[in-house]
Amino acid sequence: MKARTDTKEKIVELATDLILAGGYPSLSYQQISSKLGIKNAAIHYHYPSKEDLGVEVVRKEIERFDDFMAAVSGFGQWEKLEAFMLNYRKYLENENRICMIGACASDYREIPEQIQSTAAEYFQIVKNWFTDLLESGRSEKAFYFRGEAANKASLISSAMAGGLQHARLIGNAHYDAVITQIKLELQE
Amino acid sequence: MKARTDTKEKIVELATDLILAGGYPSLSYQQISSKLGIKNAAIHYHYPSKEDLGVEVVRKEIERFDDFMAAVSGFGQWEKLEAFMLNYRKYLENENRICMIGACASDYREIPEQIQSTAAEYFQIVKNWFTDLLESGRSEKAFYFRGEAANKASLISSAMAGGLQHARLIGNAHYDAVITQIKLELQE
DNA sequence: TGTTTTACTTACATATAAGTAAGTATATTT
DNA sequence: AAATATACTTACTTATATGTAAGTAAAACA
Repeated sequence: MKARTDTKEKIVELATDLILAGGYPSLSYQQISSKLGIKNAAIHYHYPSKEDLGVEVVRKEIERFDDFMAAVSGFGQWEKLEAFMLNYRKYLENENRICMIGACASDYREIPEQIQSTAAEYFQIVKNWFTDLLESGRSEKAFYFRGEAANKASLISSAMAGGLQHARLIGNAHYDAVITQIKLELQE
Repeated sequence: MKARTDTKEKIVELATDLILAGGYPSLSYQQISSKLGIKNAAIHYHYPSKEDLGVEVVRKEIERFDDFMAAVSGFGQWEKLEAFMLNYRKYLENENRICMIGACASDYREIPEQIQSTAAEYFQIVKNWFTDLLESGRSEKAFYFRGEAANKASLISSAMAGGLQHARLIGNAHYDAVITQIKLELQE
């Protein structure tokens, strides 16, 4: 078959997985091609440069988060929070993968500008979603916390990303401890 | 001069800096040698393999934290917390470097086993120090928080590491927002 | 049916990485 | 003063990375 394959999608899928596992700098065309049973140049056909592939990976992640936001739009505040936390725990359970934003942030200075800015855009979207959730959750008396919702959103989003990473070092219970504390501190 | 130089110390110093900036995988002997005005093989003389150098870097960081713990042992609870937070902010101010534990955690699957375990050991020391600080701070009514001190320590340490990383994406104010919220939530 | 486009493969170019073996100049030790 | 250890340099090996140019088989199209 030489036309209408799903190779392009598979490349992005695998690249996403590899970035969450080992970071963008460690991602190689060899890893992808050997796992897909294709040649190196086949990837360059779909994504001329590694940067092109990287940008596409992060863009697709933003799309996925757009879908997530739409899917939970009818949920209650606590349900939304739990849904978000569950997604992160799935990364953890998948051989200690981390989140895309954390992966891009920690390798920030080794990734091309376009990926940097796309990752920044992604984080801003997540942080805004969290801020809105906390703000409305507080006004509806679902969540209780002091200070500005934006600051609380900063704290929670960073704690979750950091929690995933630290769980690699000392075990998954660390992530659960972070989540437990976050939830506890949102209760009355 | 062919004996009694401080090249070895300079190598570790520079390697530390480069890991905090770009991560262990992106660290190269070329970067180090060119910046020190020596040849590649000179680094291999002091550190035969990159793994040897990496382990030494993390070990030196543990020593530095030992010194920190000793230096602040006479401080009050809030002073200790502020001192720790100030150290992290210095990383941020130094061209958005991140902390060693976060750097090792995010590149965990790309670093040799010895570095993984040394970094894990380091994080456990930091987390234990934080747990003790929070525990004693609460009993002395300096800090106020709900739940287990270990969980609160998990939350704060991960939020700070994640905060440093996320600040690269959207600016240093993000880190300050995290710190502001952490402090606010430790008050009465 | 013939042409063009799609989706590749083959083969190669270039750069850079870690690491090693052997040589050398200086400093220290005996 | 001679021997030895220290701290390198030179020169090389091997592996792997991104990327490119040219060729090819199958599918889509006109």
